[in-house]
Amino acid sequence: MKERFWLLDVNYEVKDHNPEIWMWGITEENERILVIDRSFVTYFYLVLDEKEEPEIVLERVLERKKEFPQVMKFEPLRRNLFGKPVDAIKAYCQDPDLVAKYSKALLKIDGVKKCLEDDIRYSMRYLIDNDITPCAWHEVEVERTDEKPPVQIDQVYVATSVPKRVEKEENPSLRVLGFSMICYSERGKPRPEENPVVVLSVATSYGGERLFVVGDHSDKKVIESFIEFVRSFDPDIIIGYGTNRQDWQYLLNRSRALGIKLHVDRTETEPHTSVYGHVSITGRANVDLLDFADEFPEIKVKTLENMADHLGVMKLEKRTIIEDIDFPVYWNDQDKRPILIRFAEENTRCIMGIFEVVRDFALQLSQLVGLPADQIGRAAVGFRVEWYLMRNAYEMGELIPERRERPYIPYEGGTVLEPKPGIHENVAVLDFKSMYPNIMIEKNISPDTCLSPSEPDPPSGVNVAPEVNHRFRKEPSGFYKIVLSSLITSRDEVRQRSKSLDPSGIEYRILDARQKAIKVITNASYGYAGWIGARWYIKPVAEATTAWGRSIIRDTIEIAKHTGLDLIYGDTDSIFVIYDQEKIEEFSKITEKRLALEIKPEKNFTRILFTEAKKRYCGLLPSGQLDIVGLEVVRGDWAEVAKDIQERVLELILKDQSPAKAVKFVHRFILDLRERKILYSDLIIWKTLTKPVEEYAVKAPHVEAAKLLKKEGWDLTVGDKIGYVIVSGSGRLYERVKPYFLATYPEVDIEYYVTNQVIPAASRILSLFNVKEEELLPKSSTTLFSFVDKH
DNA sequence: GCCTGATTTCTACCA
DNA sequence: ACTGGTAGAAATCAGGCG
Repeated sequence: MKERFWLLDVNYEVKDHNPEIWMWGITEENERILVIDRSFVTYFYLVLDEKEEPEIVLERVLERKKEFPQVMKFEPLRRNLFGKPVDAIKAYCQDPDLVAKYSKALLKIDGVKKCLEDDIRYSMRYLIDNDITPCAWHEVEVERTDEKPPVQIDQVYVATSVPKRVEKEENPSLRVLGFSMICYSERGKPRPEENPVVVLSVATSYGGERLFVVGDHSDKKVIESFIEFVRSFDPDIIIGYGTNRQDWQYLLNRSRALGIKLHVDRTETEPHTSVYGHVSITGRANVDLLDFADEFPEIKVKTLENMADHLGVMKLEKRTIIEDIDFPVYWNDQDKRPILIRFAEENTRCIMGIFEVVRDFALQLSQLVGLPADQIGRAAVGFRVEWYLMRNAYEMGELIPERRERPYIPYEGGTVLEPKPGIHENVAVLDFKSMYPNIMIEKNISPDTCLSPSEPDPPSGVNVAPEVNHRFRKEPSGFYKIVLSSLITSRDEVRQRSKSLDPSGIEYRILDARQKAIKVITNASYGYAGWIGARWYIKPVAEATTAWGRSIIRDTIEIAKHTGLDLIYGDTDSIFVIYDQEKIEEFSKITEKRLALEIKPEKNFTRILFTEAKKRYCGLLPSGQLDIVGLEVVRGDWAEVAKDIQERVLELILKDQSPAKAVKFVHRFILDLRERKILYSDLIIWKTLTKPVEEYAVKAPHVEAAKLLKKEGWDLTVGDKIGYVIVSGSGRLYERVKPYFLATYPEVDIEYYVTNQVIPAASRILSLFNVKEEELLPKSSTTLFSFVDKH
């Protein structure tokens, strides 16, 4: 019989050296099924030394066959590696768990240069070779089975064919369960060995909400009720915020301490950490929404409440946010405890709402890249691109290179022009769309078309990169060219198709999510090519791409000047010119003809302001909106007071065109600040820990704040954002920092904020109008007051 | 030992 | 843990100075 299913998750089991693929699916009838495939034999390659005769190496391998009882066959063949044919032996291995061991042993045989594809997990191998895609529909021939594996599922089948992809856009009706929890410790970070989970708040996609709160006894009941609820609701997807890093580990350790099995999967295992550090729950997709926060760079401090606020799920002003440090205060106070519980419930609602926003994108990205839904979020951009490439390499008969360490050698990037400082009226921004991917396509830049300096030019000819002189064969089309062209055309197709659809409909939303996913992968391809960790890394590939980019922008500037356009600024793939319809049209025509790349007007600014700095400007759009780029306003490491004042100054300069008003505004703002009329939270400075605190070479303020937190019992890891304020006192700045929730408003050194935050941010703009820093300080009696304040 | 200017370290941005 | 180019703050170094 035939079954049609949507692939949710995949894992494998090995029994007596015999592997089984387990595919967890959802049918069109909304049944949960498990399809078991026992037919797939995995393999890896031995790449042979070109100096040796392949037959002789094969003989040597076969002589030792007995040492590899699980290898069913050694098959000599030719394959391509970086576009060049190589002799290889394909070793078919019955037991996937022995691949690593066997390949290591076989590598020692004379004439075996290296082993490839021995680091690809059995379940991924199965998906790639059979073109099976997570989060997509497939059809498979199956038989019912009498076996009763210990699984929670409607139906178990054994596959008698390989699942085949079927075209169908919409997702099945997924059961989603979201949760958040609160752990109690009197002081510092809760430790699962001793501190209980006091609140566990759960919600489902059916609209149900449940709350498990600790009673008089231990939290055993809380966790047990949670497990029971998960099993009875039987979700396909479990969502949370920070669950990969925090919650699951805590629940696991806490369960262990309480003697409970955290049995929330569809078999009989517990959540376990897997590739990329994501937590895997067999038969379900465990999705941590924090992993998708990076898709929104506007969110600077990636807390659940900030993400919910930014995505319009739950506005911050409608909430009472409770800091971790205050949990015990709220928990121990009978009157305040309900507020804490409500906080947890709201967090879970935020989680449900955020998932609504990111769901389509996440599932489409999973489908495009081919990584299961629970892994895709956790996988870094480089790995997403790489999995996409690996699937394509398989299709093209290219061997997948191994991952290896390489020395880091920097190379030159894009060109940035000196801006013309000051205010300009009517400025047009022209840019090359997807410049790097298009250069790679146009010049056939690819790991497999790149010629080494010793190689002669092939008959079909070469493209030679300017400055760096790397050569790329013109024929045949390279791996990157093929992959990138198909990405770009498929995105165009998707966008074309969605044009005829109702933007509020489900199909439109899915197609829009898909085109976004395609865009993300396309735009990351150049970065991938220059990443030393990439399997397909070849420095000249990245270096040539930027070299051609520089020559293109150089030519573009020449054409612009020649056309008589007034050039204001430019960065990598764009130029800013004074608007002149006729000249721009002429310019575009010449550019496209000469450079074979499309340059398009991106936007027009009614007015735009540049300082002397590159990569920093503020433009006024015809809509009245400010487009602020690179300046303090858009940076996450300045206090809100600095950002606010700069934004107001920019508004008064660009809209009202009144530096005088702006100066006045700064005066008033400083007065308010000195009277502590500004919110305390606007004084917090946030900075990321980019390495363990002990490894810093200098005493930086945020590191010193982090050390204080550690002393208080909070453990911090790389990537954590430290929020601190500057308090009054003497000595270096780093001696006057306090984590914001350990300080009080009266302790704050307001003059630091005046001098080192507000004034510099305002002056950055106002110095263009010859306003001196001293003129930004309010005069009047307050000067005396501040003198008193300071001493 | 203190001041000053130069250099290093650090983060977060832009394309 | 995708790239290089860039700004800017703060720490730190190096050298002058009775």
